[in-house]
Amino acid sequence: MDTPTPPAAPRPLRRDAELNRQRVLVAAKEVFAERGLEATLDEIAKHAGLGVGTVYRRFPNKEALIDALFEEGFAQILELTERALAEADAWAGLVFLLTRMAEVQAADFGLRDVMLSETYGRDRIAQMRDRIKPMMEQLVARAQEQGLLRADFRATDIMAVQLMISATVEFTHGVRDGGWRRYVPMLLDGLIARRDGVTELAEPELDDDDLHSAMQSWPRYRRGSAPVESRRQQDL
Amino acid sequence: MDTPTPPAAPRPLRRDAELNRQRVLVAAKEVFAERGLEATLDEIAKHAGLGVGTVYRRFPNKEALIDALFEEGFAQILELTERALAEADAWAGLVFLLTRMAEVQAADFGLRDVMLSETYGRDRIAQMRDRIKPMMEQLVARAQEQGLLRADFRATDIMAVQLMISATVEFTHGVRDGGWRRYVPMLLDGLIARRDGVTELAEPELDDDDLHSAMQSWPRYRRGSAPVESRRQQDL
DNA sequence: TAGAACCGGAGAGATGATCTCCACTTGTTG
DNA sequence: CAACAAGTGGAGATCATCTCTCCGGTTCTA
Repeated sequence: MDTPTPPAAPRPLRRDAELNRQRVLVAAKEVFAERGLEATLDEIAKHAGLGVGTVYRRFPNKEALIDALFEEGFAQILELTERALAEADAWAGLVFLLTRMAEVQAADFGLRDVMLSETYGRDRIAQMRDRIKPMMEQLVARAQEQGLLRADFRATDIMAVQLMISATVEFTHGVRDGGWRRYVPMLLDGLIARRDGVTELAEPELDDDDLHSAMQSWPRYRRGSAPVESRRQQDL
Repeated sequence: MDTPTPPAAPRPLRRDAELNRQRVLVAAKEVFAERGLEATLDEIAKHAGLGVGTVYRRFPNKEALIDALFEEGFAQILELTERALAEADAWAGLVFLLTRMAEVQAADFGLRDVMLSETYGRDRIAQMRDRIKPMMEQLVARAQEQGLLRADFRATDIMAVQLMISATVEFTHGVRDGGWRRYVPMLLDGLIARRDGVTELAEPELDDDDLHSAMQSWPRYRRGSAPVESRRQQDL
């Protein structure tokens, strides 16, 4: 409106400022990775050894930070999909893809949230999703032609499968990392067209203690345990 | 401490009060069922056509209300488990149990939360859990002896399977109710020891629009869309 | 019809998140 | 080596939600 910005010269940041911007990005990546997108910008700032103000000076809001951060992650997923598609055996490609995706989910809860949510990234990330979709469809189609993937499977089911995987990742998280490796093969054994035996499970079972801890930390409904607990002794 | 309550005569409620107590219970059941335990007592009160105060006069806090409510639900699950165990074909029993449990989850998000969380009900509900566990173990053992359940499956895996089911229930909820019916058979096809073909899926696939809505409403990370957006015009 | 029991719902108080503001510090540049 | 623009920290303004309390007013019941 007033100062007509010269198209491509937004003035570079001061050296320390640029350094801090990087620090924020790194910290954000780490914190989001282990806590998911629900992580606070305060947490990220603290982790970066900076004040929140600094974060907000570089990124107008949380969403912008997320956008800046996960373009790369999505590119990684795109590449995974391409590799899966390049496989001659499409079923092997699918197994590869779902396993690697599970690894991604387990390693980066932030990326998982971005991937599974669609509430994010109206922009570039949405485009990524659109590019990945037809590749998935092709992968499914080829795996079925080759007779290994069950014929009634559809590309849209992949999302549900990912969600199931996500559930096992979250369930075993912090209790037995990599515990999900027990469940991905089980799931895949349900997707194959036919089989004589069973795929060996890459991970031993959870024992009762594991199960107990896992259920304790299962997210749904926390809070409300003993919230107020004050002001009583006044009735008589 | 002061008035030593006579063991079994807590004085009956006034007629209208008792009626309202029932109303609360009914409303709570309905609201929790469709929104899960994260539902607010204000919501419940409103749904019951009462004030929050009334709810709190009958139930000291949210947890007490939940406790009062879900004993029955758990009894229902116990009964389901017994029926599954009574089945001669243990695999059929397991299929029955997991399917019915999925139905329960879909029909009552509150019960699902109580079931899957262990953060709840130090008391009676915990006991229920303890009674159900050995029955599950027995069911698994018998299904394996009969050769239909994969040999490397363990009773502790049931929780993970439930969680996967839960993920599909939530995913399809409000988009295509009963959509989970497509995924439970897939999962079970992964648990069976061997199979020649594939179990027919009870539910058609999600189309692209369904998928879109489902992803939109996928819970993880909501908020933060456009939170403040006020106070600006003051710089010049 | 007295008065105990009950009711509604505003609001106290806790929590927890996003984002702003400004006194102060630091880097850069002539 | 100033001078000053750029950058910084972090307390706190705001907002959004919950849970649970309080009390003036209403309703049952005996």
